[in-house]
Amino acid sequence: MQYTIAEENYIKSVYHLQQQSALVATNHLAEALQTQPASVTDMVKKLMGKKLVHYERYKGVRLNAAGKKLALQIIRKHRLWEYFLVNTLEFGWDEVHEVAEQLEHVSSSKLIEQLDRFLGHPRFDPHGDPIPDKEGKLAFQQRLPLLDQPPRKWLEITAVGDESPALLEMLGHHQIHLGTRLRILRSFSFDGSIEISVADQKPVTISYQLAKTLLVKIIEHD
Amino acid sequence: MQYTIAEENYIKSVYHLQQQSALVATNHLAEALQTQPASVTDMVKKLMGKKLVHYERYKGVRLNAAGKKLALQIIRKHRLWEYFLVNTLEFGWDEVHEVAEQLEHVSSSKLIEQLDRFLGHPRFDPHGDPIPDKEGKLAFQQRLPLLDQPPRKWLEITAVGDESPALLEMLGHHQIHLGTRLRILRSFSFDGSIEISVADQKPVTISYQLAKTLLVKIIEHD
DNA sequence: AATATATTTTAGATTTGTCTAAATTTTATT
DNA sequence: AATAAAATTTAGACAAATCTAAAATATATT
Repeated sequence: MQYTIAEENYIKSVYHLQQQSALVATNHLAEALQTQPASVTDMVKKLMGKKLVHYERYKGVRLNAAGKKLALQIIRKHRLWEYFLVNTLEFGWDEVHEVAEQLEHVSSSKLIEQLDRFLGHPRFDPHGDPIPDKEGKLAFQQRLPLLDQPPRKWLEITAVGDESPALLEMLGHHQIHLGTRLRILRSFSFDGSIEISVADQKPVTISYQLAKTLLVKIIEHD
Repeated sequence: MQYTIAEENYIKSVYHLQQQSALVATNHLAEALQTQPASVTDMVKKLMGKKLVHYERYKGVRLNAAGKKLALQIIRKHRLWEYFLVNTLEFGWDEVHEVAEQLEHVSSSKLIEQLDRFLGHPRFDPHGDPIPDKEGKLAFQQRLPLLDQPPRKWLEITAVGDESPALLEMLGHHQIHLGTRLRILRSFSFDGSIEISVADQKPVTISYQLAKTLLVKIIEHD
């Protein structure tokens, strides 16, 4: 079956909100979709009619198996397009979201499979979020807050918590990207800033606000 | 201003139909858009309200300057995406139209300018149709029916008249593509077939039905 | 020129996705 | 437990884009 753009956006939002709570409240969906609660109720009934969600009046919504599958397909498209925009068309990561929002609704399985192939089957998008594969499977990778890590351990940036142009500029300045390897040298209690060594270069100090946005994995040394 | 997908499709259709007659009839538009004449009347009034077309009851529609500009922008997007699908994602030309129909409505000027740049500013799409540049200008190229050409003259394929998979297969078999150079050797009155020599190789005979779809330019010899 | 035929428009209805305001149900507070 | 507050749903309306059937206009034919 073919779904409308509105339906796809609802399904995607339910999926994302379910990461926080198994049952998604009408008001949460309304806020996420920038719409009124009454509109959500209407649409959720429609989605139930199309057998994509479980829903009980006054309780909340959650995706069923079909809904989850659809959500993952849409997210796959969104993230592949983001990867394309950044890596092929040289967009900044802060510029891709809106455009990917539109591209994700183009329906052609050949298009998406050929795009995936052209891009070399990437497993993570430019923000470090996993790209579901054709079957909807998500690659796993640690995403630990950098600030929770002890000094001296080798770490690798796996994701960033927001996608503002300001953050992008800041990270560029420090030569920090997804995949960058670094170690915490020490932290300063005065302002929460930390000193790190990026790729074994000379140490730099980054602010608490910046450090807070970074997620890392621990590299097992070999 | 931002236009709906329906509005964009109407504008594009008016543009194409205007190639045949300066004033486009309601019924023609209805047929092109696979909709009812009554719906066309409604939408045309809306487009007049948005100052994209001239329209007089019972007479017909035509684009004004703003409408033509919009049409060329949409066609630019459509043809750039077709080029991308064929040349980057390895689609056959018979497979691209539907997908490009969807992609052409994605609105992001950065997207389209970066795509154009990535593709190397192509001037013709996979069917030989010119891709409007950023300002809406169309490159010119002869498109003379192959069958109208005299024997012996050097010719180059500039476009094909339809985009069926069957035609694509046939052309592939004869190693004929856009840009292929050939000469007519002789024609047979029995079935209208013609003998040609492709890129100065050994002669082949192609059917009237096939020859009829091919458009060429005359190569000035140097 | 009068009439028949084809084309186009108008009028009124339908579907999708949305809205506001009022009613209902759930949750929190006294 | 009763009541207040918050969340959710229902009811009724609206805009966009479409439809059908009927009316109006233009074109073609006798």
